[in-house]
Amino acid sequence: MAKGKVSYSCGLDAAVDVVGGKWKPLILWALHEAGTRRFGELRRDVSGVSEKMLIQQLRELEADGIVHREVYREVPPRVEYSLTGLGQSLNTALLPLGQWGDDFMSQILRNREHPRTGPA
Amino acid sequence: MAKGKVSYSCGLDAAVDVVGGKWKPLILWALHEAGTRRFGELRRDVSGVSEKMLIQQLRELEADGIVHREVYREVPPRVEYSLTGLGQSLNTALLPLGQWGDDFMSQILRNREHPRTGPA
DNA sequence: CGGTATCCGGTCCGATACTG
DNA sequence: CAGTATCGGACCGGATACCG
Repeated sequence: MAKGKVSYSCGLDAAVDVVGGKWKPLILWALHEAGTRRFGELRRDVSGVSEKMLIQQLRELEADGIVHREVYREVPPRVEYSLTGLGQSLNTALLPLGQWGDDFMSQILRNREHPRTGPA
Repeated sequence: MAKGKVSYSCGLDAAVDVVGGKWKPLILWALHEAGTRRFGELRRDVSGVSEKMLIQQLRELEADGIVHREVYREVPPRVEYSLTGLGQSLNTALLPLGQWGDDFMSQILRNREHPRTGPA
């Protein structure tokens, strides 16, 4: 639930709150690519994330109804994460933004190196 | 430039970094709606923002080539902000996400009130 | 394997006061 | 009008150690 606001000025604000945070885009991406992943697999997919942050972000996404968490009571324990229908619709809505990032990421990084003042 | 990362795992990550933060979605939305806004106008548009945060976020967006800042050396001083071409393309890419937020914001908020464990 | 608990530093962000 | 400077609290996020 991220900052857990109770109201939003616009839908975009709400969406960024849901998908914001350092790791959530990567988690969503990984689940979108893989369909279903175990905790340990996600930990490897999202390289650099700590256990604490991964579980925290997953719990927030779960609370928001974006991911589904399925627990298998076995030994060794197994937990599988997947996108809910809402999560999949979010991912679809996210596609153009991801595309935009892919297209202009290099330009953004260049802008940061050579600050400009003129119009684009 | 937000956290000012130097590399990204995927475009979505980059895009969220650019548009993340507490106020940027609202600023982009306001500029998108209005076309061109003065500092004081933006301050009113984005209700609740402090001068410090507004100027800080605007500077980051400017550094990323998302907004254009035009200074008119008059008395009293006048500064106008507008979206660059890159900023407009970002806004376009953001539209589906904003739509998603509008559509599901109420559901998200409900999810947060009544935590569920089943699939959506 | 899949978590939880705790500590702790950095950053975000708001409030306030001041300047050209 | 359009900023800048400084302070301080809250929160984000990493490291480590421990539990079922």
